[in-house]
Amino acid sequence: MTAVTETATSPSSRKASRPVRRQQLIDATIAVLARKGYSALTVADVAKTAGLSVGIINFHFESKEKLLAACLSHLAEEYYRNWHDALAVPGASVAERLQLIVLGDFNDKIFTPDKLAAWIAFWGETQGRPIYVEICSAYDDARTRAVNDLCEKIIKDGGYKLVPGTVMRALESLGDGLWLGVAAGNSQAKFTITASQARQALQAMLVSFFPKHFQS
Amino acid sequence: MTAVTETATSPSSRKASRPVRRQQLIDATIAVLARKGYSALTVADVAKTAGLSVGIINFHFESKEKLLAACLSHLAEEYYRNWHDALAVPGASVAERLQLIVLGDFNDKIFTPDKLAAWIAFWGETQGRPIYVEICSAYDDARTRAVNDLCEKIIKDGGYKLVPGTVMRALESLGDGLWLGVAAGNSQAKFTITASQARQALQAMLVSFFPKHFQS
Amino acid sequence: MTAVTETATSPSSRKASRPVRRQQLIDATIAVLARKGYSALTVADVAKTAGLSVGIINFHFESKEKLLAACLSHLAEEYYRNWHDALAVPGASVAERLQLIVLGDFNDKIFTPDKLAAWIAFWGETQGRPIYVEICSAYDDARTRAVNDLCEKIIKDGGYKLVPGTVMRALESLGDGLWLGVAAGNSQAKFTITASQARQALQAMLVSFFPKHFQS
Amino acid sequence: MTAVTETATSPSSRKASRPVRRQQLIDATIAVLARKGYSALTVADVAKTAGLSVGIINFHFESKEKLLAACLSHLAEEYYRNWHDALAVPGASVAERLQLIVLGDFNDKIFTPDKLAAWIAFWGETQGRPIYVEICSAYDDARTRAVNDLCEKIIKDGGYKLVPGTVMRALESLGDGLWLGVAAGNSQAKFTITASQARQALQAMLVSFFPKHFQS
DNA sequence: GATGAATGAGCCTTCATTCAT
DNA sequence: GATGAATGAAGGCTCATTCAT
Repeated sequence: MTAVTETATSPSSRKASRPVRRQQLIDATIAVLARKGYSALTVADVAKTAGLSVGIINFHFESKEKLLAACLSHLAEEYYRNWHDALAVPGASVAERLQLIVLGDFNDKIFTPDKLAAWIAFWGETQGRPIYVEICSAYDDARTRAVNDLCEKIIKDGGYKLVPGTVMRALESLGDGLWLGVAAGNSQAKFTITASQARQALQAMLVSFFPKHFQS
Repeated sequence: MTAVTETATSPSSRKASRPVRRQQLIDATIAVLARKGYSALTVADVAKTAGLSVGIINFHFESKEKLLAACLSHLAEEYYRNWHDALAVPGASVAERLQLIVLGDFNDKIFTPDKLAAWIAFWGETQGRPIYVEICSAYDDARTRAVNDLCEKIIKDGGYKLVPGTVMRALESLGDGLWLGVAAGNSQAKFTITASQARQALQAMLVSFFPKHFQS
Repeated sequence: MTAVTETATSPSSRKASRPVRRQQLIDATIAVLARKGYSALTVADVAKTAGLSVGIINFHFESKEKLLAACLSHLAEEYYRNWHDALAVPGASVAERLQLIVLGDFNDKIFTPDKLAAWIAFWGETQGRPIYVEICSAYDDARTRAVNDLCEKIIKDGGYKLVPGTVMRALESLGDGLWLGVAAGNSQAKFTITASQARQALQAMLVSFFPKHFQS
Repeated sequence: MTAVTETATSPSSRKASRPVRRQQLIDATIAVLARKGYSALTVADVAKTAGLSVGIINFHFESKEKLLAACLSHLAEEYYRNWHDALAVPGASVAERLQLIVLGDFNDKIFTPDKLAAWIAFWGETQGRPIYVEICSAYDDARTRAVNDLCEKIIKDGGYKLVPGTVMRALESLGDGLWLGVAAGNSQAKFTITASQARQALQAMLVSFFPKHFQS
C-alpha cells in the first residue's frame, strides 16, 4: 500500500515524457535564476543544471524567452493553486480563511529560497517585458478579489471602521515586501528577515486591523 | 558679477566636469533601466539616452559593471538623504517623525516612475551580485535602526502591547511591497496601486498599530 | 494470379524495400530543393516531405551529404537516359536525332519545375564540391560527344561552313541557359521564359545553323 | 599625370569610410562564394578574407542576409553598368551595338572567375529567396528590352525572317549558358568551355542569325 | 526497419571594451 | 576630453547525427 510505483518516465531515462522534461527544465531554470539572477542566466547553465544538453531547451521550449515565460507561468500557477486550495478547507470561518490565504504564502511548497529568488528576478524584469505582467495578471486579479472579499466580510462582521480595499492592499503589499525582505536575507546576514519573523509581522497586522477576530 | 559660473558644467557643453558627466550618465542609466529592465540594458542605450558616445562610459566609469554600481549607490544615497533630512525637522514629535520617515518614501524627489523601476531592477539582480547588497546594506541598517528606535519610543510612550522589531519590519516591508505594487502599475492597468492608495495603506497601518498617536 | 506483387514495395507500407525508400527520399529531396534551395534544405524537411522520420535518412544514405550526392546522381542518370533513349529511335535521320536530343531536354519526364530547380541548386553548389562535378562529368562527356558527332555529320552532310565544336557548344549552352531562364520564371513573372518559348529558341537556332536540314 | 593620389581612406587604415569598408566586405563575399559556394559561406570566412573581424559585418550590414543581398546588388549593378556603358559608344551601328552588348559580358571587368562563380551561387539560391529575384529583375528587364530593340532593328534592317523575341531570348540564354559552362570549367578540366570558345559560340550565333550584318 | 528525443558542434549575432583619430 | 569604428569573446539557436525504444 505504501509502495509508490515510479512511472516509466523518470527524468533520468533517455526518453522522458514531454511534461516531465519540461518540468525538469523549469526546475533547473528556477535554480539558475536563484543562483545567478535573470541577466546572467544562460541556456547552457540551465541545461547543465538539469543534466541535459543545450539543444534540448529549444526542442522543448522553442527559445530561451519561452522557457522563461513557461517558468513564470509555472510559478504563478503554483502560487495560485496554493492559496486557492487553502480556501477550500471546509468549515473554516472567514477570519481563519483570511489567515490561511495570507500566511499560506509562506508554506513550504511555494516558499523556498530558490522560488523566492526566481520571483524577485522576474519582478525585476517586468519593465519592457509586458508578457510577464500578462502571465501574472489573471492570477493576481483573482487573488486580489479573494482577499478583498474576505476583508469586506470581516470588516462588516466586526463593525471595523476600515476601508476594505486599503486593508487588502496593505496585507498583500506587506506580503510582497516580506518576500522581498526574506529573499534579500538569503544572500547575506545582517538585519534581514527570517520566515518566522515575516509570519509574525503579518500576524501582527491582522491582529492590529481586526482585534476582535485575531489574537497574537 | 556677470560671470555665469554654471556654464562650464552644463551637461551639454563639450567639456563638462567629471561629476556632471557622471551624473548625466547615471540619470540615463536610470531611464534605460526603467524602459528596458536590467538584462536588456546596453551601454549603447545609456550613451544614446545621455546624448553621448559609447566610449565616454568606460572613460568615466571604467566598466558597465561599475556604472551600474555607481547608479545604485546614487539611488541608495539619495534615498538615505531623503529620510535622513526628513528627521532633521526641528520640533517634531516622535509620531510625526515616524510618519515623515515612512511616508517620505513617496516624496516627489525619490518616488518617480523611473527611479522606482530602477530600484526593482536592482532588487531583481541581487542574486549572485553581492556588491549590490553591500552597497545598500550600510544605508539600510541606518534606516532600520532609525525606524526601530521610533517604534520603540512610540510603543513605550503609548504603552502598546507590540514588539518594536515586528512593527518596524511590518512598516518597512509594507513600504517595499507598495513600491513594488506601484511600479507594477506603471506598465499596465487593472487592479494596481496608485501612489495615493499606497500612502493610505501606510497611514492605515500606522493608525491601526498606534491608535493613540495617529488618526485616519 | 490474384497476388499483388507490388504490395510489399509500396512507399507507404511500413517495410518498404531499400530501393523504394531511397527513391522516396530522393524525390522528397528534389521537392525541398525546389521549395527552399540548397542552403536551406534540412534533413528534417526532407523526412517530413517524404512522410518519414529523420532517422531513416542516415539509415538509408549514411549522411546528408550522400543523400544529396545520390539525388544528383539520380537526376544525372535520368537526364542521360532521356537523351540516350531518344537516340535509340530506329530509322531516324541525323538531323532528326539532333533535334530529338536537343529538344528532348524539355520532355515532360525530366523537364518539371522541381527537377529544374533542383538542377540549378546543384549547379550553384558546384564550387568547392568537386564531387558534384565528378558525378555529372561522365554523363556530360557522353552527351557532349554525342551532340558533337551529330553536328559533325550534319555539317559534313550539308557542307556548312561551321566548326562542329562551336555549334555543339552553342546548342548545349543555349539549352542550359534556357533551363536557367525557365527556372527563374517559376518564381516570378515579368519577361521570363516559358517552355514553349524555350523550344522555339532552340528550334530557331537549329534552323539558323542548318537551314538545309531544319525549317521553322 | 600618372601618379595616383591614394585617398585617405585606404582599406587598411583603421577607420576607413563606410563605402570603402562595405566594398571591401562585398569583395570578400564574392571571393568566399567562389571558393566555397553559397551554403558553406560563413561570416567568419568573409571577415577573415577581408582581413577584418567578425563583428564588423553586422556593424556595416546588419546581418549576413543583408550582406549577401548587398553583394548581389553590387554584381547586378556592375553588370548593368557594363553593358549600358558599352551602348554609349558614339557612332556605332546597330549591329556593332548588339555585338558590344552581347560579347561585352565577357569583359575583364565583370567576367572574372570569382564573379562568375558568385553569380552561379546566387542563381542556385533563387528558390525560396524572392529578394534575389527582385534585386535582379529591374536590371534584367532593362537589359532584355535593350537587346530586344537591337534585334528588332537588325531584323527589319536586314529583312530577316526571324521573331525578335525569340532571337533575343536565344542570345541572352546562350550567354547565360556559356557563363555556366565557363564557371563549371573553373573547377575541373575535361571538355569544358574557355572564355574564347564562349565568345566564338556567341559570334557564331550572331553570324548565323544575321549573316548580312556579321561575318565570322 | 522505423521512430524521434537527445546530443553537441558550429554558426550568427550581440555587445562591452578598446583605441586611432 | 570625446568620438565611434573595430574587435572578439560569449551566448542563443540550428540541425546533422545518434541511439534507446
